[in-house]
Amino acid sequence: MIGDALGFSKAAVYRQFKTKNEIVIALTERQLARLEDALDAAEAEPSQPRARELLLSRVIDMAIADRRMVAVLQFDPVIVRLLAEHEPFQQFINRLYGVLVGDGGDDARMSAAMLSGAITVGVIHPLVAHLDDVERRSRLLYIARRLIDLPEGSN
Amino acid sequence: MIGDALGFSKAAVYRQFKTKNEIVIALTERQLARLEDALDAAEAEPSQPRARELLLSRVIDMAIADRRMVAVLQFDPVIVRLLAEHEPFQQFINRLYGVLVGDGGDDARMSAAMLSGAITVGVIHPLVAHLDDVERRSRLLYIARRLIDLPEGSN
Amino acid sequence: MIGDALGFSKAAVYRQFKTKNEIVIALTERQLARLEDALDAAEAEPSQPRARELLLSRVIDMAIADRRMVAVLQFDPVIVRLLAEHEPFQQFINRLYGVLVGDGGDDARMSAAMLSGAITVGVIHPLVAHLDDVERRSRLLYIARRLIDLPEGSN
Amino acid sequence: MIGDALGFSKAAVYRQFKTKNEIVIALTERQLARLEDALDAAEAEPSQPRARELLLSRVIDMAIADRRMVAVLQFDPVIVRLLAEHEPFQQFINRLYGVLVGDGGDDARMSAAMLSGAITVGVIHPLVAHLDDVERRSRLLYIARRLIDLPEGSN
DNA sequence: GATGAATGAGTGTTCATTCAT
DNA sequence: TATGAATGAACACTCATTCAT
Repeated sequence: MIGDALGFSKAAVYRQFKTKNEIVIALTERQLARLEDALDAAEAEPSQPRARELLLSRVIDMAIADRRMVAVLQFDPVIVRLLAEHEPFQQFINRLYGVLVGDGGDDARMSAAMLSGAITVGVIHPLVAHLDDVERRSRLLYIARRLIDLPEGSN
Repeated sequence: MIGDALGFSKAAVYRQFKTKNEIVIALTERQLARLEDALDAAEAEPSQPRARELLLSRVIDMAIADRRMVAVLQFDPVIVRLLAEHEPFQQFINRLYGVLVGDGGDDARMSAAMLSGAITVGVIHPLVAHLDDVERRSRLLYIARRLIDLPEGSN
Repeated sequence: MIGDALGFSKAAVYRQFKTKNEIVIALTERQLARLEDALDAAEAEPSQPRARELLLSRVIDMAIADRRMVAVLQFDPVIVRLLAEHEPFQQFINRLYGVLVGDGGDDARMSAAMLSGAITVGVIHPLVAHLDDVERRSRLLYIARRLIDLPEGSN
Repeated sequence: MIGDALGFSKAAVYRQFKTKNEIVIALTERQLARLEDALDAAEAEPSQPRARELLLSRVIDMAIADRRMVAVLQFDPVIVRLLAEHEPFQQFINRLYGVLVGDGGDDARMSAAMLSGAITVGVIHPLVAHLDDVERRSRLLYIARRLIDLPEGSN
């Protein structure tokens, strides 16, 4: 399918990647690399709220731009398991969540989990399929803030 | 898998249902039927906040009890498309979200979409895999309320 | 290929065997089972030369009857490795060689190895392709005896 | 693999040879060429036993030195068929066997076939994997002589 | 009504070969 | 001449579905 979609033959894809797993990891890295700048900037930003605002905004932009891919990478159970075993990917995710929800223990972890599900589904759900991307973005952002404004120390 | 789980052979299942699609629809209906009582009660309840509290609690209980099934039904792209085309299912979902987030237009719809993603992921995400179900439930509920407490009037 | 050869579809073969490895092992066991009677009889026979004569004769009959299969099972490097890891198969082979060449150390082992190669190749080699099976059998037997008559203690 | 081993790319090999078959034939010719001196010398040697001894020794040395390649060339069914159809190769093989087992008809031919199988398998068989090459050589030689010492006159 | 056996069409992967540069 | 990229056809295996009994 990937080959067909890109206009290459199956075997051509397998010249670049030894394994389907490698393909998945490469696609994920490519995707995450698009957040790298924003994450660096956010970690350098002294004001935590502004750091979050900045990063959240970029995460949502990416989810909107690449909705299908983000959804598959986040929800396909086989892929999820694969990525969970891929060290560098996990580290990046941890940095990401560190900025977005802080290190505040189980409540923060739960917020992070729910935030990730909320954003991805908020982009692909049939209920919001009629929105254009500008509307989608502003509403997503508005609601996502409610999930992360006060996670740590709140329990 | 379905056949094995029920103690029937694959072929026996295919006598009852013509198609895998029909099986998925039947399973989904079965799942939603478990919320029917709670939804009826919530719609009869005059106090909106109590109606929401009641229904949200039941939705979360179901997500925790049947996490695998709920996740598959909500995230598998083939199934999602299939269910989106199935009228009676859509009607039920609309009633459900009507109670949970109100009919307040696109913001409400976005809240509903994000809530559904947040709950499902809040149950299966590796980040919260270490929690027991009681903790999981209380944290999920706590954060989910932030998503639905004030959606109406905001648009 | 196996499916086509038997007139079944690929998937039909995979209903009976989980893996290509299982197919190979099943075929090998089937083949070796055809020697079981002769091996039992040979081990019960008090006269060693007659035991050998009996067993050698049966081994050669099998090699002639199923030449293609025997050659593949003995020479395909992937299959050879697989079978070498399959305990029950190794035990049977050891019993077989025990009767045919005795337990006389490295010379016996070398005789066994060379005997197995000599018989299989003696059945499939282009040089002897023109012989009918009766001739092939008598000549094979005649020469094979030279390889096993006096292996132990000979070095 | 062949390309890598020689330090060329696959495509470079395919400029020299039109086909994998051509590559196989070239490799085989190269291998056989290494026996040419010994074969010439053996054919010039007046004493038949000394001629055989000399040639057998060289054949065994080659089998030990290039065991993997010799085994593949001799046992891969596709290659075997290919080489059997290649005239010049057959002629060389006939000269070789002429010295080793004589021209004594079908018995000699069978001896030749079995000898070739016995030597090749005697070099690669797991049963003798623990021997070092010196031991392997002496035992192989010892047993191989039994196969060719008295083939002529026996038919 | 239930089951084991069968299958076409897919997916993941390799192999022998070709082609553009 | 040499190479990286490409490919059709095969192999190993799975999935959704059908059929004979």
